[in-house]
Amino acid sequence: MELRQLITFITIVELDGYKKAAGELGYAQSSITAHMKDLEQELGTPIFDRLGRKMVLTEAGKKFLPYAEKIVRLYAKSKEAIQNTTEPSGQLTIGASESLMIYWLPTIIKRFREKYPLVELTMKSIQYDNLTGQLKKGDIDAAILVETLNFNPTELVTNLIKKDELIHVTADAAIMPDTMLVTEYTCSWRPLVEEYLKGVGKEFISRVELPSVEAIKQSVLCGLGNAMLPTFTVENFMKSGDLQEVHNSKREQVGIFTAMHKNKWVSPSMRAFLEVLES
Amino acid sequence: MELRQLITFITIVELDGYKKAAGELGYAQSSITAHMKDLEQELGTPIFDRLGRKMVLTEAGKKFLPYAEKIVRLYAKSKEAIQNTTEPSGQLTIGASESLMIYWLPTIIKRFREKYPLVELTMKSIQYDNLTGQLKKGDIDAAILVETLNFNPTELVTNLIKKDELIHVTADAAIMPDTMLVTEYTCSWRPLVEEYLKGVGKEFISRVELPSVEAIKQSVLCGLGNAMLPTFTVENFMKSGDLQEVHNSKREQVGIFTAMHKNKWVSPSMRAFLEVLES
DNA sequence: TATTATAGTTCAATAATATTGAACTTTGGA
DNA sequence: TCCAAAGTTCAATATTATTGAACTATAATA
Repeated sequence: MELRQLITFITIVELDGYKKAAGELGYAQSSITAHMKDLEQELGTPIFDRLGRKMVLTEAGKKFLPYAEKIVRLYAKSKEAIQNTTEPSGQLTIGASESLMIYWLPTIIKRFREKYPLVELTMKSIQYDNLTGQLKKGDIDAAILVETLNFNPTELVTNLIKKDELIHVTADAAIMPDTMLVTEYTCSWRPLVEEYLKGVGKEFISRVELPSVEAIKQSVLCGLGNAMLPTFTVENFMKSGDLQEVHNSKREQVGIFTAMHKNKWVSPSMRAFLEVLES
Repeated sequence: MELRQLITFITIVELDGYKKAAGELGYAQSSITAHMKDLEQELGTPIFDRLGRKMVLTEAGKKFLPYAEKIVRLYAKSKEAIQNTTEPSGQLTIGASESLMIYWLPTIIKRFREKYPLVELTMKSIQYDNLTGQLKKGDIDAAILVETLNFNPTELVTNLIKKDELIHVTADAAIMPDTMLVTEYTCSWRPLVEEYLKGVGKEFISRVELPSVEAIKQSVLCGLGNAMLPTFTVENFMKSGDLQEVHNSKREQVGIFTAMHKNKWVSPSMRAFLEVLES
C-alpha cells in the first residue's frame, strides 16, 4: 500500500469512475486499474463491485475510505506543518554562560519572546568542559558564551557577536590587593586572568575561587579582594563608583560568541534567535 | 513521500541509527540513506543533523515524527479493520417483498440481530419492476422475494431458499366466488394467478386489485372475494379455519429466492445473513 | 598519535515496479 | 443491432528502488 494508491482510490470515489480519476491524476486508465488491484490484494478483499459499468464501493471499500482519507489528509497536513514554518515555532534550547545569562540575555530573551511567542525557549547553563558534547548530543541547539577572541574549535561554527574586555576591578582604585577572586578553572576566560597576572608579575598572588561572577562581584564590593571581570558584568557599578578599575591595569580582549555544531541544521527558530542576538 | 519511507524514518528514530534500521527492515544501509534523502527533499528541510556519527532529529524532524507515526499507525489500523472482519459489521441493506417482510422475515431478522449485533441492517421494500436496477445502484445489497420457480434473470445470482405454493383461499370452502382479489401487475406471482384462472376456465372472472397481501387477506376474511396467496401468508388462518382452500383447486409452485448482482462481492455481513436465512 | 572499527554517503549497476498503449470484454444506449 | 463508453489484460517500456563497493568522517583504542 502506498500513498499514491490511496490518493487514486479517493479520487475514484470522488469523481465516480476510473476514467475520470485517470484524467484528473494524469494516469492512463490501466494504471488506475493496477493501483486498485494492488490495494485490493493487500487488503484481501475487493473494494469496488464492478456492477455493469458502474463502480460501486463494496462494504469493505466503504470501511476503508475514511482511513484512506484520514491518511492522505494527515500527509498533506504534515507537509504543510513542516514547509510553512514561516513563523518560528517548536522547541529551542540555548546554552549560555552564567554571567551572560544574568547580565546580558534577559533583555534579549524578552525581545525574542515578544517577537516569536510560538517558540518554546529553554535556557540551560553550559558546561565549558564539554561544550561540543552538549551540542552534539542535542542537549542544546546552540551556545552563547564569553571566550578569548581566537575561539574557534573544529566541529563548531562560531560567531562573534560582540567584543568585550576583561577589566581589573577593585573597590578602591588606588590599590591592587593581595587577593585575586577568580572563577573556576573550566571558566572560559580563566586562562586570560592567569596570563594577565603573569604579565604584571603577580602570578604567585593568592587566589580565592568562587562559583559565580555574581559572588565574585559582591565579594569585591566588600573589599575581600579584586578581580578580572568582563565589563558588561560591572558596568553599572563602575558608573556608580562602587567599583573602580585598577590604575594602569591592562585590559584583556574577550568576545561574546555563539557556537553550534557545524553540521547542525539552522532551524527558523534558531535563525530568528540569532537575528535578535545580533540586533 | 511514501509509506515505506515513513516506516524507515520511524524505525531510525526508534533504533537510533541508520544501520540498525537497515538491519531491522532488511534494507542495505544505502537504501535507508536514499529514503531519508527523498523525505528531506519532499519536506524541503533536513530531518536529521549528522552530528559526528550520531543522527539527531532536527527541529523539523521532531515536528514531523508524530505525523509519520500517526500515518503509519492509521495504515496498520485500516488494514486490520478490513482484514480482520471475522465479526460481520457495517451496513447491510436487504430488499424484501412486502409479504415476506410481514410473515417470514421478522423472526429471521431477530435471530440475525442477536447473532451479529454490529451489523446495521436496513430493510427496504423492493420495486419488482426494477430489481436489477436497485441491486446495481447499490440501493440494496440483496433482495429476498417470492418468484416462480424458473426465476433466473441474467445479471443476477439467485438462490432458492424454500419452495412454497400459491393456494386458492376463501372464507367459505364450498364456493368459489365471482370476485378474485389480486395483487398489482408488477407483483412477482401475479402471472401465476392469471395462469391458474385460465387453467380453471375462469379467465374472465372479475378482479379487484389491492395494494398489499394483508389487505387482500382481510378482504377475503370478510367474504369480499377469494384469492391466490402463498401458503406462508395464510397458514395461521388455515389452521384456525377462518380461511379455507377452495375444493379441488390446483396449487401453483413458487419459491422464496435471494437475488444479488452477479459481480457483487459477498461481504462477511452478507454471508452471515444468507446463512441465517438458510437455517 | 597513529590505527582501526563504525556509521553514513555517493554513485554506478542492477533489480524491481510502475506506467503505458493496444487489443479485448462487457454493458448501456441509439 | 451496432456503437460508444468504461474497465481489464498483457506485453513492452519507462521509471525508480535497491544494492554493493569505494569513500568520508568520526569515535574508540592501542
